[in-house]
Amino acid sequence: MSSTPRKRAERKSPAERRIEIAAAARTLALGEGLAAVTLRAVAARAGVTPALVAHYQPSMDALIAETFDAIVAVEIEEVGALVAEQSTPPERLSALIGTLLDGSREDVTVVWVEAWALGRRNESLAASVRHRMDAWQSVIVGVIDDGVESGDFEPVDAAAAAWQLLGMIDGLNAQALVRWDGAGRRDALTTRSVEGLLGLRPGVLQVEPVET
Amino acid sequence: MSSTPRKRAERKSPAERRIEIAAAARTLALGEGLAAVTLRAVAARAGVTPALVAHYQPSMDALIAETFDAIVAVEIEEVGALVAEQSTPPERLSALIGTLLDGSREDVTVVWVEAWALGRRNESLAASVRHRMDAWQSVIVGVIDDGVESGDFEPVDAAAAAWQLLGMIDGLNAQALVRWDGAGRRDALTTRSVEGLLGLRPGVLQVEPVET
DNA sequence: TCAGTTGTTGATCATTTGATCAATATAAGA
DNA sequence: TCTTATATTGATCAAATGATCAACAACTGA
Repeated sequence: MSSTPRKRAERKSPAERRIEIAAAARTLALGEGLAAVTLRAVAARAGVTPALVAHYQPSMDALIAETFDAIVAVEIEEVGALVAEQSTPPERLSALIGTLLDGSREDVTVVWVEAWALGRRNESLAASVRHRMDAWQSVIVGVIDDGVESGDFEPVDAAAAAWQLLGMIDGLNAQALVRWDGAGRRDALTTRSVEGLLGLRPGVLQVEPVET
Repeated sequence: MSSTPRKRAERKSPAERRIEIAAAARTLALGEGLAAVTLRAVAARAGVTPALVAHYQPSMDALIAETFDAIVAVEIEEVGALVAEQSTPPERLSALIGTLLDGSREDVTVVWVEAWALGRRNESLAASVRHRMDAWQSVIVGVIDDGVESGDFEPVDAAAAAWQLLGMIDGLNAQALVRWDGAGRRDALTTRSVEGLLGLRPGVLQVEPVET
């Protein structure tokens, strides 16, 4: 555990340095959780002094909030794109459930869970969490609305149903963090549950095949 | 914020003191979260010196794990008792869903969410979390099994369905922590989802009336 | 009453964390 | 080239936390 002797960091434009620090914070958060995003840890990862990290941020609370925000923004964008590729609302809903429950985003789930916990003591973070939850819900509302309009789904309170589905997915993923062996394929049971939620007949929604 | 001048604490039997310290830790956790369970905070709440708290515990990690364990044990016991009062499996399931989603246990939900997050750095806590999740799942499995046996529910993989329902409830409660206004009554939509999950016809499960 | 057991404490450490600031070094413009 | 602006740093604080231990004091039994 000897500390690496460090040369003075190359002088860069503020814009560039900001990006590097943000990237370091994201890498840290995804690898070791939001709690690992400390002044010194970020500085070390970015190859820079703690003072410089502080120089670019009003506070660590802000950097943590920003980091959460950026990570989730990417998540939403990726899933949104995947959903948009599907041609019908039932396929879109299945794709959404399938990708969010396939366990490939465990690192992001950790960030979510830690954000819920840390948000109680970090108001900036709490604001970001609320904002990004709204964004997630909007995505799901869009899928449901499309399905209702196309006649694939029964008319429902899309907003409420979206919150419900989001809560289910978050809970199942959080659970998988601790008990990843809980139940084999969660997307199948979730699909059945969503059919009940949306008043669909069993089997209307397809369960995504596992990619290999 | 002046520190209260403290007399020497009355000398008590180890058993009694242990109970008091544990109680102080529980009160703190329920009021301000698991993260607030620190050596000094617990000591202050118990009217005792930090050194004494340390004297009764091998480490703070252990005290935090023990505190989580005790709080959740009570939760499970209370809900278990409420469920047992109901006469039929559908009523038991509805009662379980109703009471867990009525928002009256927000303090316990905070403890759960923090435990998921802190468990990544506190192995004792992680073990307790796994243990208590199993306990929760067992309670739900019992209700489902009864229902299948009585013919009220269709035959299903009770273990998997129980994990699913548990995940749903946890997720919805965690969500309510940040967005308590998300959707009015979550139990209604959850009930519909569970009908889908268990392969029941819509409306078979009753939505609990709101107590006033 | 007195000695021994042990519950309890004050003092003190080592760590970790966020934060500040004068000083230094480097890029860019005059 | 020389000056200026500013990116970067080392040194340093204060606060909070977990932990240890010798010393003190209260209960107990002989």
